Amino acid sequence: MLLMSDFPPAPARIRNIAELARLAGVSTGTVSRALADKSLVNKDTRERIQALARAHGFRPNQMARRLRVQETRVIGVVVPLGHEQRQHLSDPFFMAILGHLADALTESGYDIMLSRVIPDADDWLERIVDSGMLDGVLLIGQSNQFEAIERVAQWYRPMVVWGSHRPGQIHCTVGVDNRKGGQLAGECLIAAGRKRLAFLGEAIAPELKDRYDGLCDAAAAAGLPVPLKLDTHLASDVMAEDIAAHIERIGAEVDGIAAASDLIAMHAVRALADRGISVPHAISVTGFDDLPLAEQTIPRLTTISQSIPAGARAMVAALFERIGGADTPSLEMSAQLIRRDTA
Amino acid sequence: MLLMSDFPPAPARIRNIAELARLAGVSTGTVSRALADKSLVNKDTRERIQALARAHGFRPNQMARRLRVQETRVIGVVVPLGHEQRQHLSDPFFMAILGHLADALTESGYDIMLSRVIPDADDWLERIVDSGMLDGVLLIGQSNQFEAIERVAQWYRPMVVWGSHRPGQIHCTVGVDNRKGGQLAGECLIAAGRKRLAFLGEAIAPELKDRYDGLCDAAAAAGLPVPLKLDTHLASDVMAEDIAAHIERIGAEVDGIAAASDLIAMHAVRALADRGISVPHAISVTGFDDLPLAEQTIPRLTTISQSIPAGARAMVAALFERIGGADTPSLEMSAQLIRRDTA
DNA sequence: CCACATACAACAATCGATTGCAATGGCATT
DNA sequence: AATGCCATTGCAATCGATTGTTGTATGTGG
Repeated sequence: MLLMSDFPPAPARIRNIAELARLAGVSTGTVSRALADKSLVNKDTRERIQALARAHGFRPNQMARRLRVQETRVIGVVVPLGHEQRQHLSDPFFMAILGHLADALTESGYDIMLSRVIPDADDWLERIVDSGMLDGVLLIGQSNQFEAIERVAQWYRPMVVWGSHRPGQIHCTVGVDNRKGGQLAGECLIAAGRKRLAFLGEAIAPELKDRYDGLCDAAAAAGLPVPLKLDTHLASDVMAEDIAAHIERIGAEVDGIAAASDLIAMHAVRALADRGISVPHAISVTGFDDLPLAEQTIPRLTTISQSIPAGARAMVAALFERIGGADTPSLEMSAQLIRRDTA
Repeated sequence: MLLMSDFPPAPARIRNIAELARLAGVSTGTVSRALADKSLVNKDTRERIQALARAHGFRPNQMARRLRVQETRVIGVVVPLGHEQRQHLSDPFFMAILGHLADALTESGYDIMLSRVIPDADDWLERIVDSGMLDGVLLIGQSNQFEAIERVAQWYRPMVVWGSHRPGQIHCTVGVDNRKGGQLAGECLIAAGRKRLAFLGEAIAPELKDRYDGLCDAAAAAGLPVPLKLDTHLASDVMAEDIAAHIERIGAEVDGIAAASDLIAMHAVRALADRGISVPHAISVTGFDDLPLAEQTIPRLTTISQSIPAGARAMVAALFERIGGADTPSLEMSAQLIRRDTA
């Protein structure tokens, strides 16, 4: 059995460069430069100090350093949950994009500060941006906070938002052409012979509203009536019930469902299966996002691809340019239909 | 169209309390106390200063405050990926637990610093813990870094790890009884009449090894041969291929698969379906984790519950006690079989 | 032997807050 | 009028680094 006493007693812990400086018989300035490996200090002294630091397991306090150099190398990744208090971070879309953001940011030597915000006070974004802790901010989704984001974007540059771009907006977004995506989903359903369409999701966030509008475009072009709009909560625990209730209620009224996300689509397929309704034979379903999971379900999900890895990379690239002072324009990626088994 | 010029010009931005102090005609100390709403300063002055701050959109620099008070209110959530360079954060299990951790920490007023670490240097954890930026650290998974974690735990208290507890270990873990979980999975497969078992996953991390050992326990108790061990990468993109290759190869050699995670199980079911092998008729499959998704797949996944929400809460609770100076013991939650459709 | 460049390290200001202690002024008490 | 108390506010040290400026040997060239 391994006991603490089996280890050599660690040398007295050193708390700051001043102590290390005393130990090394030099000034704090020299220590600071030595640890930063600056050629300004003599090679021998430098190595002596570095060895001393290593021996005592000393590492300079980042808080102090960052305060001094006015650069934190921390990026805030913020999820505004304005429209849905109970939704939380485990949403797979958010997680997927966060994963890729984390990869890109980590590679560039940045840390990530994660905030899940339920915008209660209206200055929630100002508080984050102004905290002095962040070099930049990535917002995942606009939620219903378009105004707040615009307000901050007027004076705060290093911010990039995942979401829709409205004409004339100030803040920089990266996202997919949601309207076109919705339209592709609609066209896919219509091509499968479906005539009574419905949109399953919540159309409060601008991204989701665009998807619904796109679906309406497709329906109109095919001379079909305006698709039904079925709202669901986005919190995963209530979502299942919401969807089940919708499915129960609509019965034969609907034969094609465009879901607002892959997650919703999966729930819908599940709820339909529970009632003995076969997808895609009786009803066609499309998702949105093209999560890795969409390919692994049974039946595999027909969906609209958001190209999450590319989107994440684009967000990070734009953010870095903005941190550098540039004024990057918004980027709208084209939506793509991924035809699989559910439609 | 909305233009920047449509907004009233913001009053000159105030960068620190000194400027605000000059504006208010008081000292910085008074401003600091006023903004902290301390009764020590006169109610009128206090409100005057607060109003002034609001008018100029001033918020004190958190970096400076935290340096001074030596408390950051930031918790590091760290995912060590020692055994699998290419795995990344989008793994649904990480994400699920991260979501719940985020909920719990946010509620307590803490921010989250997310680090995805590929332990290259052997002092990766010391660097994190010593950065001076964190009040505490939560590690998600032990990966193959048991030694490194033990080493740091000798002198660093506020750290809680999701994973297995080995007798005599110093660091505080929260996790399920992985061995018992593996055993439950095995028993479930055996009860379904399966005799040729296999473990699908990578048994390098201690958690996964325990699950395999548990499966072996069950097999031994039933007089069956030692289950096959099929390694897969844990990065989602290569995992699918790995699993498909395994399925292809084992053929009729195996009739019961205990997967190391729900994600792996889903891939396995998918790969079996692709080859016309029906689950659970021809082969039984069990998962591990009981992710929310496990209930939404078709067929629904039989799995071992990790109770992620409870685990996340327990980690946060233990961490807070440790920040307070206590020396919380490890917690091992009991595993539970969730019987659904795949076994 | 003096002037001067070079190399190195110390000094001290700075980042932007917080907070213990001292100082001020007004008011009541004796 | 002198004293003490209370409510405020100011002063200055502090958190732990970084970095421009200054100072001091040492070595080189004339």
